[in-house]
Amino acid sequence: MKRKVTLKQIAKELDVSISTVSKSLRDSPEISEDTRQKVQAFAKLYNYKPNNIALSLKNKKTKTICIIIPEIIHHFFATVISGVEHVANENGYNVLVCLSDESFDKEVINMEMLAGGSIDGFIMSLSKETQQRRDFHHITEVINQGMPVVMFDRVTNDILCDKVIIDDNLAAYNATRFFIHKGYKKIALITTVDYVSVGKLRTDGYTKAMMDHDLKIDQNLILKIEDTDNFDAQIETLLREHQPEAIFAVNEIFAVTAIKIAGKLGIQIPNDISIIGFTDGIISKYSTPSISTVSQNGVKMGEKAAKMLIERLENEEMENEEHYKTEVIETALVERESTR
Amino acid sequence: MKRKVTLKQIAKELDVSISTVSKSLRDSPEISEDTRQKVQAFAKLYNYKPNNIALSLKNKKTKTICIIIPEIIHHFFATVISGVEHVANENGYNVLVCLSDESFDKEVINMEMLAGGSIDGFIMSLSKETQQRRDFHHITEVINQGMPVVMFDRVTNDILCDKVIIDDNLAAYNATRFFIHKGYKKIALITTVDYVSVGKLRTDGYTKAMMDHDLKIDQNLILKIEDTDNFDAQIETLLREHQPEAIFAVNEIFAVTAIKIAGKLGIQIPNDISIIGFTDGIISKYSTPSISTVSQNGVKMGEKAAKMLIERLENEEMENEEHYKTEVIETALVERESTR
DNA sequence: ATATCTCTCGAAAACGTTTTCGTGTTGAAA
DNA sequence: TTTCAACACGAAAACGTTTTCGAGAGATAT
Repeated sequence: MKRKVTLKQIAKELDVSISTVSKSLRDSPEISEDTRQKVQAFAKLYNYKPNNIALSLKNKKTKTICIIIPEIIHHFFATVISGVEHVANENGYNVLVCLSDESFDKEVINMEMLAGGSIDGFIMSLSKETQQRRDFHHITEVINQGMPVVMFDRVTNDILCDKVIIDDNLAAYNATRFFIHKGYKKIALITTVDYVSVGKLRTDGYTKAMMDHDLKIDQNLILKIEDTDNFDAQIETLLREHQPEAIFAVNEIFAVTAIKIAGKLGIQIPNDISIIGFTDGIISKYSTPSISTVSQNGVKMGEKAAKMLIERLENEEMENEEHYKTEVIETALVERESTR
Repeated sequence: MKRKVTLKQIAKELDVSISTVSKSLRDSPEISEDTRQKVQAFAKLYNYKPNNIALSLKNKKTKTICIIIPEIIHHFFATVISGVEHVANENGYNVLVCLSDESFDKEVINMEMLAGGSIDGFIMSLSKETQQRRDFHHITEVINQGMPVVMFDRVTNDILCDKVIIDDNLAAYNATRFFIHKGYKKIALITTVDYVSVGKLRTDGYTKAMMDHDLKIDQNLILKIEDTDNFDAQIETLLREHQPEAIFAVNEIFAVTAIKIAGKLGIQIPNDISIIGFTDGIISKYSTPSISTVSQNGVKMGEKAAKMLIERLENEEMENEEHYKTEVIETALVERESTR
C-alpha cells in the first residue's frame, strides 16, 4: 500500500526544491526542459495527485456546493439533485447532499457546519418546520458572511437571494380552469396545510380560478391534509359524502391515493371523476390509470439553480451588486388517463 | 456583510497571540480564566467558526464520505443515500453524492478527483458500463492508496473490500418457489442482460428454483431486456404469444410495465397472471393493483455500509489487518394485490 | 574587465489551524 | 538571597500547495 505522495517527498527524492517541483508540474517556463521532464516522469511514476484540501485552503475555494433538501425519497427532489449534479460537474464542482428531514434543527446544523469553509455555496429548499416557524436566521447569517444561496421550490420572501421556482399559483389556476372548461362544477381540492409555501400558492390558484369563473367555493370540497402519513380516511370521506366531479391534488401521493380509494369505492376514473395531480413523477406515469399532472421539471430547476449559483461564485463582481433574480420555470399540464 | 473571522484577526484585535486564542477557545487549562473569557466573548460576538478546510489539512481527515451511485432517480438508490446520510450525520460526517450515470468514465473521473484528499472514503455501487468492461483499476488504485471503499448492491468479486449486498440469488429462488408452490408451471422471467451482476444472480436463482422442482426451463419465457428505455413490445409479445401463468420481474419498472400491458390485453391480475417484482419501491406500493415484491431494504443497506466505512475510518488498526467483511441484508417477499 | 541580461532555481510567505516547546514572571520554600 | 515550581503566554512547526521575489551562474555586450 503506497501512501499518497506529496510535493515535498518528490522534492527530496530528486534533490530539488519544492517550488521547482510545483513549477515543473504546472509547466512553468521558469524551469528547464530537463528538470521538468525528470520531475514529471517521477510524478507520474508515483502517481502524484495534488491535495485538494491544501488547494482549497490556499485558494479559499472548495469547488464544492451543497444542496439541502427536505427528503430525498421524493422523486421531485431526486430529479433536482440530478440537474444540479450535471451542471456542477460540468463546471468542475462537487455536490454535497444534505437532508433536513423536514426538520428545522437538522437544517440549521447542516448549514452551520458547512458554512465553516467546507463549501462555496448553498442550493436549498426549505423544510416544512422551517416554513412553519418562519425562522430563517441561519440562512441570513450565511448570506451575510458572503456565501451565496440559491433557493428553489419552497422559498420565502423573507430572504433576499436568487430563487428558482415554478409559478405554483398559475399552474394550479390552469389545472382548475381545465376542469372548469370541461364543464365540471364540483371541483375538489386536496392540498396541504397553509404553511407549506407551495401548498398555499396552489390553493390560492385553485380559489382564484373558481372565483374568476363564478363558481362558489365549497369548503367541503377542500381538504387540507396535515398528517401526511395517514389521510386515507379523509379522502374517502370526501369522495363518499361530497361526490366531486373532479379532483385537483397538489402532489402525486394525494392524487394516487385518491385513485386507489376511488377504485375501492367503485368510482370509475375518468368517467365518474377526473383527477389532476402535481409533480410529474414516476408514480403518475406508472399508476393505473396513469395520472394527468402538472409537470414540474425538477431537472431543469436543478440545472438553473446550479447555474445561478456558479455564476455568482465565479463573478466576484456580482457579489457586491446584489442583484438577485427569481427564475420561473415553465410548467405544463400533461394529460393522461385520469382525465378526459 | 461581515467576512469570516479567523484566529489571527481575533488575536490582533485582542493583542494576544494566535496560540492563546486557539487554546482559549478549546478551554485549555494553560490559559487564565480571565483571558479565556475575554477571548470567548469576543469570538462569540464575531461569530467565529473554525475553518474546516484548515482542520482537514492539519488532521488529514475531512470527515466527508462519498457515495457513488449509477442513478439517483431510482428509488432504491435514493433510499440507500438516505440510510448513509443518517448514520454519517450521527457520526459527524458529511456525505458527498456523485452520480456515475451508468458511465464508466464518469465513475473514474469522480473517483480520481475525490481521491485527492477531498474525502475519507467511498461507498459505491458499480455502473453498468463498469460491470460490462470489468475494468476496476480506479477502485484498486484508491484502495491501494489506503482509502477504504465499501461496495453495495452491484459489487464484484474482483475487488477485495467490505461489501453490503442482499442474497439476490436466494431472493429470486424464493420468489420463484412461491409461484411453484401455488401450482404454476409456466413461470416467466423478465430480467436484464447478464453483465448486470444483480440481474445475473436473480436469473440464476430463478433457474435453480425451476430445476430443483423439476420444471423445464423454457427460453421463450425468459426475457432479457437490454434497452431499458424501450421494451414494451417485447413484454407484449411475451404475454400474448406464450401466456405465462406467473411473471417474476427483476425490478419494479419491468413489473409495472407488465401490469400495464396486461391490462391493455385484457389479462386480469392476479386472476389470469400473478406478478412479483423486485425492490420494494414507491411504484409497487402505489400501482393498481399494487405489486407483490421482493423487498430490498435500501435504507438498511445504506446504514450498514456507512457503519462499516466509518468503523474502518476510525479504527486505524483495522487498516492493516485487511479483514474484509460482506454483509448480507435480509430480504422478504411482500405480498400485495398482484399475487394470490 | 566590467556591466548587464537571461536562464534556472530556491527561500519564504501565505492560507487557518493545533500543538509542542520554550520563556518570562510570580510566588513560595529553603 | 537563592532556587524552584507553578502559571500564563508566545514562537514556531506542521499539514500541502502556489507564487512572488531574489539570487547565483553563465553568457553577452561594452
